Amino acid sequence: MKIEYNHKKIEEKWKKKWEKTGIYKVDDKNDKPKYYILDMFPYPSGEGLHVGHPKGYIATDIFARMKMMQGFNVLHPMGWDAFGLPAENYAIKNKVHPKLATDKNVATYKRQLEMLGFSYDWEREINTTDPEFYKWTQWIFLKMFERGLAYESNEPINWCPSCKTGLANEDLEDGRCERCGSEIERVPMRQWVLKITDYADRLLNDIDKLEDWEESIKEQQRNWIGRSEGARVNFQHRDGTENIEVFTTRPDTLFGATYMVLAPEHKLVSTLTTKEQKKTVQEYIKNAAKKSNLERTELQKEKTGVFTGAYAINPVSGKEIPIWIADYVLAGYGTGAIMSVPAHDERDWEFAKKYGLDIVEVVLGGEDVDQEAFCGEGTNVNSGFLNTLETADAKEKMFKWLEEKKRGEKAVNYKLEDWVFSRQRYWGEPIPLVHCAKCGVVPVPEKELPVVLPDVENYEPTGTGESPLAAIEEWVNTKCPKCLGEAKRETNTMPQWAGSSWYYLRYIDPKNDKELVSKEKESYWSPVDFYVGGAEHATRHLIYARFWHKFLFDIGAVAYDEPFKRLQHVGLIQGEDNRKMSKRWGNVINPDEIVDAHGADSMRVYEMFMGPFSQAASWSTNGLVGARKFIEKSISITEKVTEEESSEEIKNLLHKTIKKVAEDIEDFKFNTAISQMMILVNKITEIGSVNKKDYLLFISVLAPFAPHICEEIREKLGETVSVFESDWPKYDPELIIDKKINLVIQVNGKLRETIEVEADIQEEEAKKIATENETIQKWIEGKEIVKTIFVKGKLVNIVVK
RNA sequence: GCCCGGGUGGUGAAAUUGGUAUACACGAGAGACUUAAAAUCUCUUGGCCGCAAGGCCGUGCGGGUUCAAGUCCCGCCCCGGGCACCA
Repeated sequence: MKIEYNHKKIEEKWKKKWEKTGIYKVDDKNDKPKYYILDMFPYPSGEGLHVGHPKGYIATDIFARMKMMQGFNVLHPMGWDAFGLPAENYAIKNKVHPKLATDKNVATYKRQLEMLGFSYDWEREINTTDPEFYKWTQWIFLKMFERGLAYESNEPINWCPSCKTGLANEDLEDGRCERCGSEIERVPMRQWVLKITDYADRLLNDIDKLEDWEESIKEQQRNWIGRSEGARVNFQHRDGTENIEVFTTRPDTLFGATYMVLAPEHKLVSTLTTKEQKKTVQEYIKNAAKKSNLERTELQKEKTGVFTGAYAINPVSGKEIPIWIADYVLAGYGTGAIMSVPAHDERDWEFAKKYGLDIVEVVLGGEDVDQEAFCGEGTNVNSGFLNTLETADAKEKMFKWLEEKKRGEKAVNYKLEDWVFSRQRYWGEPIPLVHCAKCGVVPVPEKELPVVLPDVENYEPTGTGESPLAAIEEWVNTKCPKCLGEAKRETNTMPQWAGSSWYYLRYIDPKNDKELVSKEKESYWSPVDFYVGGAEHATRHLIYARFWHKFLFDIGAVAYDEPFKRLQHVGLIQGEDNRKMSKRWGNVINPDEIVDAHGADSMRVYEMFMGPFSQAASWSTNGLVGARKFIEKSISITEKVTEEESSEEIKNLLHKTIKKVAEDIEDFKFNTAISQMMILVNKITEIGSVNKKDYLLFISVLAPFAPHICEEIREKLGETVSVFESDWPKYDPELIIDKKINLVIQVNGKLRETIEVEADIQEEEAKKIATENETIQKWIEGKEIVKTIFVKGKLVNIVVK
């Protein structure tokens, strides 16, 4: 039997066949155990896919196919995260509806994914820009609004003067607009904000429940949430007019607080500033306001600040301390104000030195605090009732004092900030709220969802910062759902993160328009068993999705409080020049060309063979040739198939391969699974014949990697059932036992001889063989044997002196 | 600066978690087939010394633990990713 490997013909044939027989169609329930494996869905950009994009999808496809064969009811869906700025910019430039561009891009992506032979059930395809989908994104927002988790806030935001839109921190790159590169400004804007901080503790604590997540990603999330324990302390203005609240992790150093610093945005800045200082302070604030947080924090060399002219009273020492303003203090963290303890904090020390502020040592343990800050723990001095106490005890005593005197309390603080959830853009989900002069902010009634994004003439930003929606009067003007009076719609839209925060639930029940997801289907499919995607989403997307999921759990919409059971991140595929694949470097490899020239199966095998899955790897079309050769070699074995039994050697290797491939796929170690299959194929080629059934077992484990050709081989050999509807092979434990082993003999830890022996050789005999061996004799002759070590099934080490 | 990865042949990498370092693949070289080339097949391919048998060295660098270290410990250097004046 000879098979001519025309990959184009074969791959097309099997794609058609799979579609016709519908073998990837997913049942909502059957008697098999379920397995839900999910890819992070792509943003369909205008460029189409490059060869790096599908790496994760290939891996999940292999995994899904194995699970199918192992008897699981597998859900492995795909969809589109299609709202976002590129489509909007494209619309502005070309005066076409972003929907048209999006549809076109989706079509390209879909064609390219289908080309690679993935086992998606396209009947479950979703698109975040579909009103039937975003109806539920809006619904979730409404529920959050109802529960007080969404609030309006008029805060300074990042403003791109060129795109004329507001940008969240997530859309910035080095203080510049991620899209157009312009330097951003800080401009106040009315925003909708989600109170993710209400969930900070749960988001943090439940990380410990995520046993099957990579430790590095969990650590990144912990750092992102950034919980710290300390105290909130009230400082009073010396004339008793104002209270300034600070957060500190070192309440034990309170006696050493010799000045205070407010963020330039702090609400008390103008109240506190004295007449004399007004001008200098305003000047300073103006400059600070121009800078983004990133820029402010990047100027590491020197901190700048300005004195307000005001003084506060240190609550424990009673001393008057000056109040300063400095932009290294961030408005969004803690209370936006700090107490400065220059003797025991490096930044405060630097600042105090620069502006000639007092440095008072209150913790013993360092060198000279006039030369260097001491940030460690030690014994308190110059600290009144804390003197002689060690740091931990001093903290405790201070907590008690603060509470007794009502000057503060124990407090927990998070780095995590509330989520600015509105964008002044067109191409996003409208926020389903109405502004009524009489009733205030009123939610759109559930039965009126979705609030559909209207068509507009002009996608250009308004320039005022408002969304282009604000210009569509017939859409903006509406009736208040409460009093039926004149009202206006909210014109802000949601950020791109909205749809991706819950989309995995939609796949479970993609057509439901009565509820978010049916209880029955949700309890069957949830949670996602395995989630695979880019490491760049370790903190943002994955924290947002966990937040939304916990909220949905709280309102009874889902049955588990964590959405993703196992998480694996995929390493980038870089260009052949070791740089990120991008148009800019001209190093983009198009999968269309690769598949056309070498076939989808070769590309799949190659990408999995490149190296460890989570590690970055550089593309090499040369390397791809190896994958192609392996497939051709596997095919050519069809000419060596017989009815006779395979040799012992082949049987042993085959069953080892079956075992290893299953284990390696489970662990996402595809590269070593493929190596093992190559070893088997080389051996069969060398020996020159193999039993047909044995060969088919090999084809079954190869099939998830190279589905098209494996189907073809099976058909040519007379099999009538798709390999993906047949059983995953089981290895025979008897056959993988090695009867003979190479016993390694070392002298003083150095390899001197290997001898083939029975695998179950016992210590005494092994030692005897070793010492009597001729080569070994030469090494131990005339020397004293100190001891002999025997490792079962491995080696003998003779230690001589 | 902090946190998380990583450093192994000409190249991508493997190593059962302390037990034969370099599996598998690419590339390179030689040979077979061919009028020739391609394809395919076979062999060689870490370095040094040696005609050979064989020996010595060798997993970023320097120490250490151990019968035995790519793997563990201590101290450095470099590369990648993330966070960054976090009070």
